[in-house]
Amino acid sequence: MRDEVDGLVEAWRAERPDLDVEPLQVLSRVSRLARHLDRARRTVFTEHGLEPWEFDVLAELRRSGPPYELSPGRLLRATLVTSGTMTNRIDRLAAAGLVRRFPDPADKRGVLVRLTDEGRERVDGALTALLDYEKTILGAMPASERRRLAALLRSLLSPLDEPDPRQRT
Amino acid sequence: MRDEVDGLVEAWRAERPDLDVEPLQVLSRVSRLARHLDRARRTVFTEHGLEPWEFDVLAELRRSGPPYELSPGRLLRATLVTSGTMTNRIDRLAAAGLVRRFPDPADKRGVLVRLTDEGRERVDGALTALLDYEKTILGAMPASERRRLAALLRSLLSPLDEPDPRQRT
DNA sequence: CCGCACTATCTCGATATCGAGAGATAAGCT
DNA sequence: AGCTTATCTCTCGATATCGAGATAGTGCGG
Repeated sequence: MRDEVDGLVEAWRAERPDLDVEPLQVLSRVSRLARHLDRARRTVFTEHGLEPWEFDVLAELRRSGPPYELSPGRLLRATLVTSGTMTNRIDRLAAAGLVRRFPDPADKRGVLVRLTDEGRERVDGALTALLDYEKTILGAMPASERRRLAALLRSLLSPLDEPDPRQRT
Repeated sequence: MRDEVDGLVEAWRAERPDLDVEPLQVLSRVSRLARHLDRARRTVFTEHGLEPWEFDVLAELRRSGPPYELSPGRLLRATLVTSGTMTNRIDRLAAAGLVRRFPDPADKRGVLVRLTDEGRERVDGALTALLDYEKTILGAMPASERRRLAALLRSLLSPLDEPDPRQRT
């Protein structure tokens, strides 16, 4: 079995024999796999009438539980976009009837973004489709290996998750 | 040990107990890890006066070996951007003196993009810095686990690498 | 209870990307 | 050879994002 990264590593070894390119074996695979996943997500969501960014926002609201309502600030921190981007996204989601804006009764500066019934149906459908697709990707991999892979990835991710919650205001 | 994805999976389980969200344990971690890596790459490359997209293009040329020369078509397929984007990138890299365009002697429609000495130095320096950073990410992980992780990732990636070389012209 | 630093959201100009299409050349077919 | 289809690169208009700044409201310390 062989993938793009094997070729990549070989090429670097030939051109830069002075360097230890071992880390690419893990981290380039992570990046490339993520790129493939992004493309596939786009395809899956398009079939459900959503863009990936729409799913990101709606899913955050959906996961928060009833009444499916969060501030723009929480949404932008959760999705790692800037405030200008989030304003624009909420505008478009509201125009599409998937969310509505309400003034925040507890803070007159703020608003709350609430999922509409239609928004909830759309994100639920898209999630189901996403999981179906992801199952096919993981397809042949036995449950024991999945757990081991998940654990190894967690050990890389958890140190990165902690520091610098990175306000993007 | 715990990461963002553990919280994500718990939240979905609470809201959608009807779904099997196991696949997220692996694939959401891949996506999130890739996002962290992107941010870190940006930081590392900025210190070497390169943008991530500049590194992507220059590295492809560097890896191809002397005379460090490829067509725009090969570059756009390697970096998964559209032709309009690649034209724009080559324009800016040429303006920065990191590449030069030459007519392709074998095909009068085409051009060849060649790395300049300065471009080569910059990409070599950036690669060294990138690998240093990646070593710190992988830091504590023993070599045996790295190999296992790489192998598990390869088994997910290799089926995706084959199909649909996806011309983006 | 007043001032001041902080926070929340929105506005707006700049920029990188996409994607459709044009112009030129190449390669295959009859 | 002549014709058609494919390929290569570039052009250009539309769009989503960023990031700095504006506006309004909050709440702490004096």
